[in-house]
Amino acid sequence: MVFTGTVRIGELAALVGVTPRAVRHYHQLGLLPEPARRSNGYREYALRDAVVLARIRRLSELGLGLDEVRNVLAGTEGRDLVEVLEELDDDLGRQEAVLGERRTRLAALLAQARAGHLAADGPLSPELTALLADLGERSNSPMAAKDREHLAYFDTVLPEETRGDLMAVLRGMGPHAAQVYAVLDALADLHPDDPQVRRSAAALAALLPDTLAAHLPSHLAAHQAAEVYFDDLSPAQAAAVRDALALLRARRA
Amino acid sequence: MVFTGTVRIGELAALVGVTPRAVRHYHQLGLLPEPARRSNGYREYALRDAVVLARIRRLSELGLGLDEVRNVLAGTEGRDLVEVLEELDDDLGRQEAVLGERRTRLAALLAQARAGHLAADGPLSPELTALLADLGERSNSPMAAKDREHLAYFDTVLPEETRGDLMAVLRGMGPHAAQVYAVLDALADLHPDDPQVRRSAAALAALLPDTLAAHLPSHLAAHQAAEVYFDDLSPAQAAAVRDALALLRARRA
DNA sequence: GAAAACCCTGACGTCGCGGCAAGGTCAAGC
DNA sequence: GCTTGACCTTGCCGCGACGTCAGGGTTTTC
Repeated sequence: MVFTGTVRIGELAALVGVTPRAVRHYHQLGLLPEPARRSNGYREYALRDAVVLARIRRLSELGLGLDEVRNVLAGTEGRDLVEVLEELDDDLGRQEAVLGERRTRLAALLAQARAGHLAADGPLSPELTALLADLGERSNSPMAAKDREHLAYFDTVLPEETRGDLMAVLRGMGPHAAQVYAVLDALADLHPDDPQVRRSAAALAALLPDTLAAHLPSHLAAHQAAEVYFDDLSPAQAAAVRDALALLRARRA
Repeated sequence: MVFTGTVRIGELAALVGVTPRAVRHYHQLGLLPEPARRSNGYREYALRDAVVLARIRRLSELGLGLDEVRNVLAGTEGRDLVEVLEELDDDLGRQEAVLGERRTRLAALLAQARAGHLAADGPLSPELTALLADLGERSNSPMAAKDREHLAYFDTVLPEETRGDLMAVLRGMGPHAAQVYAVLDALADLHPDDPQVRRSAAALAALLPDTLAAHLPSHLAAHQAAEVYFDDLSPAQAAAVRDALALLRARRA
């Protein structure tokens, strides 16, 4: 019944539920002292080494870096440990917040995707997601598809308060979205000097809410978002939208 | 008012809120096509590239790996994307659970540490933490200190149901903990054949709950936890504890 | 006596970039 | 014209905690 108490690295590792590679790694970093060797070079552990190894694991699973673990084991502890732990707790709190937000976005995306839309634009803010569901989401207009990407772009680069204005404008456009996109689709391949451009601009100005010409453009300009938008349109489309905005401005004055 | 729409890498990156280094990285991985170059070798972007870059960011911030992002962008999408997202959601759920548990442990550790105890043993399960607070935590017996490490070890390697038994036994020992540790401390430097060992074993058997000899040892044996424990005691201590267990077994029969 | 299962050291791979070296380019101010 | 400073280029090392070979030797088991 006399238990010898000497094991090789694999068994020690198994006792604590880690890999032999990890144990050797801890040796390299000086976390765990190198044990005696057998004549064949094998490391020979006592069972009590498992207690130390388990301590290392507990600390590292907390999220401590291995060098911090070493410091704690070496005795640079006391107040020091408390500080480290508090810092760590803050860190974990931030990570948790990030994770939560990701999951929120993912849930919205999944709901959208499972409803049948492709929605490969990536995660959007909840408001925008809801709005898109109402808007031209179900249409298969090329321009509507592009605009979804534009909205996704705005959603990622604009600050929150500006997004609020954007949402308001989009809601104003809501009822006429199908017509707006029909007009824009028709312009896709036209030359910007085509007389149709002017007529389309007038049509757009009639369909779009005049809030579009109010605060929003200055907000977008601050982030060059409007330029990005126009750059992604065909020349005729860009010209028509520009002209429509000019008409809206005139209407407000 | 004709906007040229060509920017260099720094401005493009700033439009989306990433670093130029990241943009070059996306080029290397084929996420973002290499744009035309100017005569001096500078990359020359159109503003619409910002839309694509923003898509990359949105997807990667979701937690997709960059090669998965590439697949999504390349069109291996549709059902594929939904699958990837579902998998990702599971993954995030697991990560969140892990984080939550870490924070729980951290909170317990911090409470313990701020209360003045060193508690550098690492995170323990909430039950055990509470138990230790009652037990010999505040004593400065060397053996009690060792036993705290042993308990921490058991806490990390034993499955949950076995831990329940362990807790029950410890609660049984609770009122006599100080005496138990006094007896064991006295044995630390004795030879295992010292006659005091037998007397100490009898004393321990009187102090310890006989549930200690019931199911627990078989559970511990399954994980070699008992061997690890005895290996970490001095020979005389180990002998006394073994003898005490034998006495308890006899008492139950 | 041969296969399976273990051990050793050493070195490279992972992931998403950050940071540096060692240059070339360009606009502005002296 | 010359410098300064802010850009840009390619290329390569570094991080953190190991995983995963490669290329050996050893021990256990059938």
